[in-house]
Amino acid sequence: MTPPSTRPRPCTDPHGGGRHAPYERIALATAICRERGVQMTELRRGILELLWARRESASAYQLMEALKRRDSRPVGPPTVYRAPAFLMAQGLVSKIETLNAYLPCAHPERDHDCMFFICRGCRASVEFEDPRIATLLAEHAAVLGFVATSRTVEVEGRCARCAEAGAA
Amino acid sequence: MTPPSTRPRPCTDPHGGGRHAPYERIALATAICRERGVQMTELRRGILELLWARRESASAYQLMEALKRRDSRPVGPPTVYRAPAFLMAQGLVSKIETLNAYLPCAHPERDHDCMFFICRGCRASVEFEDPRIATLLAEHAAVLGFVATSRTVEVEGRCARCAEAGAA
DNA sequence: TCTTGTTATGTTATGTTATAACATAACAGT
DNA sequence: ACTGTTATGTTATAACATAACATAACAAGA
Repeated sequence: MTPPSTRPRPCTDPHGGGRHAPYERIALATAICRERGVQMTELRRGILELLWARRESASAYQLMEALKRRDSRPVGPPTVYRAPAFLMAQGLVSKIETLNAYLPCAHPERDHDCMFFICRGCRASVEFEDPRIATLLAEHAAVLGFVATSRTVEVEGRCARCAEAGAA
Repeated sequence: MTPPSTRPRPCTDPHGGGRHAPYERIALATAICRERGVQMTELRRGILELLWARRESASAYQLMEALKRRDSRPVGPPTVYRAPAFLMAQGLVSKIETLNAYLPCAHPERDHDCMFFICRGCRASVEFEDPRIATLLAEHAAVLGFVATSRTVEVEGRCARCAEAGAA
């Protein structure tokens, strides 16, 4: 319907194969933290690993249960909430506001704004980038004198696969 | 910093003076409902009035308390949640996902997507429009074969007034 | 007007998401 | 070891949301 643009090359392979293996994700995240002088602790790494191991976003309580299963040791909500908060501050994780859930960022090495397509069918979310959108938002902010600190752009619907599969 | 664009003319006056008086908002909403053969009941109108009477968005529980104060009769959460759900379906209200709160739509007569600037200082939210953003999102969706059903675009920060006023 | 189907609201209970407030532990630098 | 800082643990509760079912209000046809 709308003609596809050629320009911005979104990464549609956040869990991808070759150079995006989970192990490398964690290594990169750890390196970023060391470079910044902040601590990639075991809890934080554990939660980041759990997030990369899923194909869908995880709520804080899902992470809590996953941790409990893995370590057979219960952790409380505050403990669990702190890790995504830290990881978000480092740009390693984003929160999907429409799902109250967390998703690891595909490209923490770039200073990008995370925008997402969220499928209601398979519950997968894919990150995409487009600096033009940030530019437009910045223009509007400038007109209003608004000083922006964070942006949330989320599109819900059905991914190609699920849209073909059927209704609801 | 970023040069302001001249093109899209956002309505930055959602509560505005002249032709945007609360009374007219309600009348317009009622007319829209009648035209569509759906019922603008007393509860729904009451909640829409409460929303227009505020300068900030209201959470469901704030609406619940406001209703209780006004009618000195308690209403349960499900009853309260249903009204915003209906009003959202009619395009009369939007949910601010980052605040879990509701805001009346400035221009229900237009089929627009609601996008918001949300001030952390005074807690006011202003709606803005820009068809170019919808276009860009549609392009990305087309590339992915993604069938979009709803869009959430929210920018948090500090409004001009609050940014001048100071920090935190 | 009575009946019947539909839509809206009320009620009870509970599920889910999030944080306040404070206690303890781990660690880095002296 | 001492001290300040950062991280985690614990308890309790606040805030947000819905499932499941009951009742009421209303419209449209018999």
